[in-house]
This record gives sequence, C-alpha cells and structure tokens, in this order.
Amino acid sequence: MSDERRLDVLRAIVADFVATHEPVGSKSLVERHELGVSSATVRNDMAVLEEDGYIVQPHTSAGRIPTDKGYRLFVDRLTGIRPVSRAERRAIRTFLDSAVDLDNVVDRTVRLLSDITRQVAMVQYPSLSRSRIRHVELVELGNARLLVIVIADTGRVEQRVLELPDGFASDLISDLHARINDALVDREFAEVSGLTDQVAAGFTGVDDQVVRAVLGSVQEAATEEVEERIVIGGTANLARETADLPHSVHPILEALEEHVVLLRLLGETTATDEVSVRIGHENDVVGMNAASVVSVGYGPDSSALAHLGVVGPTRMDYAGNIAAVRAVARYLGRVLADQ
Amino acid sequence: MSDERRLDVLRAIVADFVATHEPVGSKSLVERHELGVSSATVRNDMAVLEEDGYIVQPHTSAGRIPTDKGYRLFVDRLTGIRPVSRAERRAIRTFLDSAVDLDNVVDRTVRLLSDITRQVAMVQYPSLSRSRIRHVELVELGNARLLVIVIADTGRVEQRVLELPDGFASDLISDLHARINDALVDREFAEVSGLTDQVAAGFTGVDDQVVRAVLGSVQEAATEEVEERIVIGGTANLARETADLPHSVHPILEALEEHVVLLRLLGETTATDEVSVRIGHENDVVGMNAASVVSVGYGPDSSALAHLGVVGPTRMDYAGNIAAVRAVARYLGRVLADQ
DNA sequence: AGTTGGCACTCGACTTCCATGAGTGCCAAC
DNA sequence: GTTGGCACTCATGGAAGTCGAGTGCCAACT
Repeated sequence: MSDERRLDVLRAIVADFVATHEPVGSKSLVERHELGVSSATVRNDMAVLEEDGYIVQPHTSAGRIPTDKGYRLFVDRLTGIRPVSRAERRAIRTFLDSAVDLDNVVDRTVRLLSDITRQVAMVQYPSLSRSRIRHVELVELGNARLLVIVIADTGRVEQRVLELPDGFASDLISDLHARINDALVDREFAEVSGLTDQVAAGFTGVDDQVVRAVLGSVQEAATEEVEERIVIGGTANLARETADLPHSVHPILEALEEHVVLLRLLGETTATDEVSVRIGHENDVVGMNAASVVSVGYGPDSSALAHLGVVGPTRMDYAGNIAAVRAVARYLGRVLADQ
Repeated sequence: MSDERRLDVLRAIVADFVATHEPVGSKSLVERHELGVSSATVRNDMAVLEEDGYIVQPHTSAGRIPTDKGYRLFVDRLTGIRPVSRAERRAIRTFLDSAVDLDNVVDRTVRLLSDITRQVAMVQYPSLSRSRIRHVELVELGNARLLVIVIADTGRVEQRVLELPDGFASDLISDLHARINDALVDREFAEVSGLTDQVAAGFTGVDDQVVRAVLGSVQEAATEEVEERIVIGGTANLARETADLPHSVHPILEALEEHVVLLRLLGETTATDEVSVRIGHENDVVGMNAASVVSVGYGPDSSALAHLGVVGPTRMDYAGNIAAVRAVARYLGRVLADQ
C-alpha cells in the first residue's frame, strides 16, 4: 500500500468535493480519475485516510469529505501552483495601473482579487508604522483652527483639525512647519515620537502651548491607534458559494465586519513573503471555523508593508487562490513602489 | 365599511408580518389587536384590501402578506414616527463625537446606523461638487514629482502625483501655489474649471508646460470622475434578517457591491430633506426588487451634501428605520458643520 | 503483501399517503 | 354593515416504504 497513492486519493477527493460540494464515494472517484486501481482498493485507502483523520463520512453509507487536517495535508503537498493566466495577468496590470490615488488602488485591488478568486477579498492599507513620512503640511483654516496633514510615502494621508489658542503667530506656524519637515521627512513613522520631542526642544521660550499642541497633533496623526485600516469586498461571492449551507454565511459575514479581528487574522501571516493558508479551525476566530484564509504580505521590494488575502469556505480552490493572491500582491507592491 | 378601519387592518397586518415573518390570518389578527370587530368582518376587509392589491395570499388557505403597494400605503399613512430613544440619541452623540477625521466619521456612521437599525447601512461621502475648497497644497517630492492635494471644507482630501518636466523652478511652484489658493479657496468645486483657467491666464510667458500640468492636476483632483464614494456596512444583518429565504440574500449583496448602482439609488432621494422610502419594485435596480431603501440627504445647515440610508427586506420596521436614518443624518450634519 | 470482485448491510433521500388545522369565502341572520 | 356558521382548500408534518449509493469485510487472486 503506497503512501503516495493514498495522497493521490486524498487529492482526488479534495478535487471532486471542491467541484461538486457533495461527499465523494469510491466508485465515482475511480470513474472520474485515472487512479489505475479498483474501487475496492480505493475503499481500503479511504479507510486508512479516515482513521488518520484526513477525511470523514457525514453519515454512514455516505461518501467522504476532507477534514481540515485533510485540506492541510493537501495544501502542504500541493504540487505545482498553476501560474495565473496571461489574461489574468493583463487584467491585473491594466486594472491597477489606471488607479489615481491610494484609496483608488486599494478599492481596485479588492475588486480585482474578489473577481479573480470569486471569494471575499481583504486588503489592508499600507501600515503607517512601516512607512516613511513624505511630508507634513500645516494649513491655517481661520477661526484659530489648524489643519495638520501627514503624508506617507505610500500615498496614505492622515489629517487632524486642531483648535489653537487665540492670537497665535502665523510666523510661528510656518517656522514650525519648516522644522517639522526638516526633522521628519523620510524618517519612519515609528521614530516620530522621539523626533517631535527634538523639534519641541528646539523651541525654547516661544509660545510653548501652540508648539506642543501642533506637535502633539502630528504625533497623534502619525501613530493613530486606528492606523490599521482594511477594506473587504466580494461578499456576494460568499452567499453564492455557500448557497447550500445558508446557516454558515451569517457568522462569517459577522466576523468580516469586525475589522480588528480580520487584521489579527491577516497579521498572523508568517513573516516570510510566502503565501499563508489557514484552514477552518486553524483560525481561532469565532465564526470563521468553517472558513479558510489565504493571505500574504505585500509591499515594494518584498518588504511586507501590510497584508491582503481572501476568505472562503474550506472547500475552496486552494491552488488557484494561492496563485491569485500571490500575483495580486506582487503587482500591488510594484504599483506602490512607483508612487 | 369604513376606509379608516381597513387602513387599521392593513397596519395590523404589516405589524404582525414584520414581527413574525409569517402570513397573518383574520383570527390571529383580532386576537392580537384591539380592532373591535369580529374576524368575519376583518375577512371582509381583507378581501377588499386584496382586491385593491394591498395584500396577497401566498397560497389559498394561508394568511395574507402585504404587497409592495401595501407597504407603500402603510408608509404614506404612517402616524407618528417614534422618536429615537434617549439612549440611542446619546449613543449617536458619543459615537460620532469621538471621530478623528472624515474617514473615521463615515466609518463610524455606517457602523452606528447598521447597529441601530439592524439593517445594511450605506453612507455616501460628502459630495465634492457641493463642497467648497478649503485649501490646495503643492508638495515637491523630489525626482521632479509634485504632489497635489485638494482639501474640501468637509474634510475630504483628494490627491494626485504629477510628473514634472526636469528643471522646473521651485519659485514658480510656490507662486503658483499662492495664486491657486487665492483664486480657489472658499469657492465651490463646481467653479474650479473656470477658475483654474483664470489662474492660467495670469501666467503669460513663463513655463507654460508646468503651469498647465499643475492646474490640470488640480482640476482633475477636484472633479474626479470617481468623486462619489460610498461605504456600506452591516451586511451580516442581511443574512440574519433573511435567514428564512436564503435565496434572496445573494442578489442583494451583489447589488450592494455595485457602488455606482447604490449611488444612483441614494441619489433618487427627493430633493427635500425629508426621508425617502423606496419599497421593493419601486427600486428598479436588478436584485433589489425584494428590498426596501430608506434614505435621506445630510449636510450642515440642512443643505444636502450627500445621502445616507439603510437597505433591508421589504418587511422591515419602517417607522423605526425612518426615525433612525433621520436622527443619524441630522447629527452627522451637525458634526460636519463643526469640522 | 497488496489488489480485486463479490456480497450483505446501512441509512439518507425521496416518494406516497394521510390526518390535521389554520385560514378562507360565502351566506343567512342580525 | 356586522356577525356566526359552515363547507372547502391546501400547506404542513408525520408515518411508512422504496431506492440506491456507499460501505466494510472476506475470500480469492497475483
């Protein structure tokens, strides 16, 4: 009894189940695949696979379906990720290249990824903490209010409106503006806190209140607690895919609304730039136990600025989704490098 | 046979059906409501209501359910919108007041509206074309690239990156910057096109190429074709509400993904600042024929900057949703005025 | 040892049949 | 215009039965 053939049987079961959404029996398996053995032999293999926990029968006298563990083995032993097609590659390119700004890039990426994979897509905005500051702008609005704008090298923009004490000097603001940019431009967001302190130290004697208020605002915008933003799309795919088990769509949608949870999920992507796959119960998020997540980091020059991925039923096309996620992430990284 | 009582019967049918999701019969109606007449009388009224197209029976020997026309009459004759509760009012206030910027305000509004109504919520970003320009910023990025930022008085920010011909003069840029702001600040976005032409006319003889490129970019950012943005949330509510008719959730989700379609839907809100209700087939959008939309314009000082609303099954709590949508829109308008 | 054909067995899916009862329309009486 | 009465309809749900895909096991074969 060869281990390799048992793996082939598992592969065939996964393939059929993903295609038909129905438990697959030994007979139909040998009919649909060139396994070169009889159904009785396949049955023996199935018995072993079941004993080892890779497949189960929903009920006696039914075919087998893969368990999470079965999908896990299937994914770990994937042979040859099908590269995305030429047409898809071109679609990715033309779709992303015509984006006008970061919001637009992210929106388009989500749309693209969900269209290609026909799953729910998630794209995290480039993380501030791993970006550099491109520019800080201070705009006086009148009514003693000041608009603070912080722009990251990824094109991300954060802004705050600030109430100033009456009678502050415009000169002071423009001085502050110059010094802030001198100190902060091209530095990492993570350094902002220390750098603003240095800038503050340079202002001795002058209107301390204004200086501190402005610098505090810059710091707040740059280290915003809600800094991690995520966009999802393609939820209609979820309803389509799970039309036969309507009960499972609600908890997943609910989990998708909790962006904090999603970010944690995406963040669990391994540090390397390899695609990460989490299957069923491997997601310890409530409501996502029947779902799988395929995700990967993206960024210019292969440093992971943030993550993106897809969510779908465990019975998804892992090979296709892995390929699509990887391709979109690569191209997105390139687009961001160009900005 | 009084018309008024027939309306009462319709009201009772709508109330019961919304509560139970089951066809309602004459007997249970008189049991649950103080109609003061017998079930036979109610049956007579029902026969008339059915003849007039306000209610139907899903099958013979079943109770009645309201038709779109029935809901329409119900809504048109709504007596006394229940004001939102004190607690809800406070929730709205605390939730929106702690928002830090426009994105945050919109996100929170969607979350809030979907939580209160337990429906899918949609919020359109303040429309550029109805806003005024607060400030235009030009930032030299190095590599002969220029970042153009246009800020609206609603806090909305649009940006473009622009490639400049080599060897442009920094002086020119700052001159341009000053003149653009002089010309554009506090003007409406709709006027931008004409105003940039005027600015361009002021630069005779100097590097025309740069001037035209920058002004073109400003104009593009200010009249962006994708200017209308919309955010939706609470889709999990849709799955919960329609758990008994899983077939209907997919087309609605699909329609919700088409933001262009949603914008058209929201845009159909009547010009007045009254809440608009569109029921079932009144939405001529594919897939939304089983859904109702409750929407209203919002903005500071009761001018409609944009729209927001909720989407749900036709069997929704119209009175409650109308009240919630109105309350959220009013408060959102106030928040934007404060910015 | 591994593979195969044969065979009895299981049990969900599907059909049929029937009883139940909520709900209706109609009518005569009030 | 309202009401009680009554025959009728038909969806719902349970019981019983058939069907068949799929299984496990075993003896025989290579």
